[in-house]
Amino acid sequence: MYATFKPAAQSVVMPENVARAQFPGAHLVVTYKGGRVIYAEGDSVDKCYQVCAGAVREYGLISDGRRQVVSFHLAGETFGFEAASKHRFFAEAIAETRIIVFARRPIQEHSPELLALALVGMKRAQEHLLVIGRQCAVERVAAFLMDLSDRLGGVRQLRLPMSRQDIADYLALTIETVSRAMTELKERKVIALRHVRTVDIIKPDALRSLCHRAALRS
Amino acid sequence: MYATFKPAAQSVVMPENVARAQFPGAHLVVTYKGGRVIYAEGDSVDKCYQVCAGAVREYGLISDGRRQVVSFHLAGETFGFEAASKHRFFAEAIAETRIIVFARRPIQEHSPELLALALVGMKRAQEHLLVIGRQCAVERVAAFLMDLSDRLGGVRQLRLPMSRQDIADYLALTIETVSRAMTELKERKVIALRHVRTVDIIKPDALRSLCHRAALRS
DNA sequence: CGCAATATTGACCCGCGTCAATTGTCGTGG
DNA sequence: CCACGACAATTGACGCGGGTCAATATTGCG
Repeated sequence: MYATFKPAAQSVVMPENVARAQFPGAHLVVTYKGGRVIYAEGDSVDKCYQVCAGAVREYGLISDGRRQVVSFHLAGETFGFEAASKHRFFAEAIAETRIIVFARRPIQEHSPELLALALVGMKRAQEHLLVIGRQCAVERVAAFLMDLSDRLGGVRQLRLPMSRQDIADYLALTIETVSRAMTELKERKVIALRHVRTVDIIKPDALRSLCHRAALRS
Repeated sequence: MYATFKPAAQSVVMPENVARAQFPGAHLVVTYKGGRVIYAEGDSVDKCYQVCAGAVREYGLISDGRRQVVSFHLAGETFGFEAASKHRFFAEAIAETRIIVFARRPIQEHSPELLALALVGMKRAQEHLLVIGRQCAVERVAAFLMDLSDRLGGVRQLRLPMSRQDIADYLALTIETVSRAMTELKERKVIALRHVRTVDIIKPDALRSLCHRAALRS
């Protein structure tokens, strides 16, 4: 069933762990416990963030409480810049997560890198549209697992930081359907579930072919 | 039904109409007939584009031919920049369309504006995800009409440049469902169809409330 | 006017959402 | 170590929204 969603209270979190990092501009390293809000819809956009360890979900809500996760951010990935001055989405740590926080103003000046990041963000969102828009449940889950594997450097064993609910809200499905799709992939021996949140990709080719992405012309 | 899709041949078009424009860097004004390909998947990314008049659809294909429109670009809007060096999507003129073409290299240098445009593109894609992911057919069509109206400056009479098929592929529906949704909005007297492609918004409030977007906190 | 392309409408059916029950996982305390 | 409770995930039964297929209507163009 659709889960009606309430973001956990409070969007300002006390740094539990502060350190310096290697990029220019003022920045901090902050550790968020799982479920903590990094920023909320309506917060002003004045920082950007890079994940050191852990994972982040970024999502929007519609008025009846349905949630749509628009992206997951894994270790090494950057997020938090938006066109408007107020955030349109929520960002939360999925599990305990260490994050570098940059002040946005000093970053803004030398923007070629920031531009590249924005373009990557847009590409991800558009690819996601193809998946959500035109693929069935099993294909969506397959695409999700492939994407995660690719972003982690092509590993065959995935440890999922997020719950089935998070995956469902990302793929615009329900937990039940995600679960059934997982079971089907398992029965087809495309994947194996070593543990509920630990997936072994047994047949990467079969998984990839389920993703239906058009072959790029040379 | 799902339409299986073949992009019209040829991705290089002879300029039918060339002129100078007001931005820095080498650029041309080109007129594309309806259906002409501006760039195709796999083409190298070396220009960016601004619509003078007309409209453009940008879309992806999956291997079985299903199409997903990821965005429409209207007069005044800019498109064509991507993270990779090869285009991931196709862009086509919907009807006869006049476009300013910028060489990308000279643009690249002073990128703050380009960054802003990329951020707008990302925001659009993410908002679109919310619609596709979590709203039913009538709501999607309502959101589509509202969005178009807003981008045209809040007009109440819309002339749709795109076909039902384009709308369907944008909203991840079928033409039949788009048609039924239009009929329902018409029967509820939320809109009126002056002509198949000319929509009058009779009850803007009703239309907006169908879009279910969470109210932004102040 | 006639033909082709586009849009609408209707009947049917299937994938996925809904609701409900069951199983599995993990943390805490005896 | 097991008992217990809370939560997460799985599985089953069923219904509905929207896809499929087909017929009809409308629009645009020569």
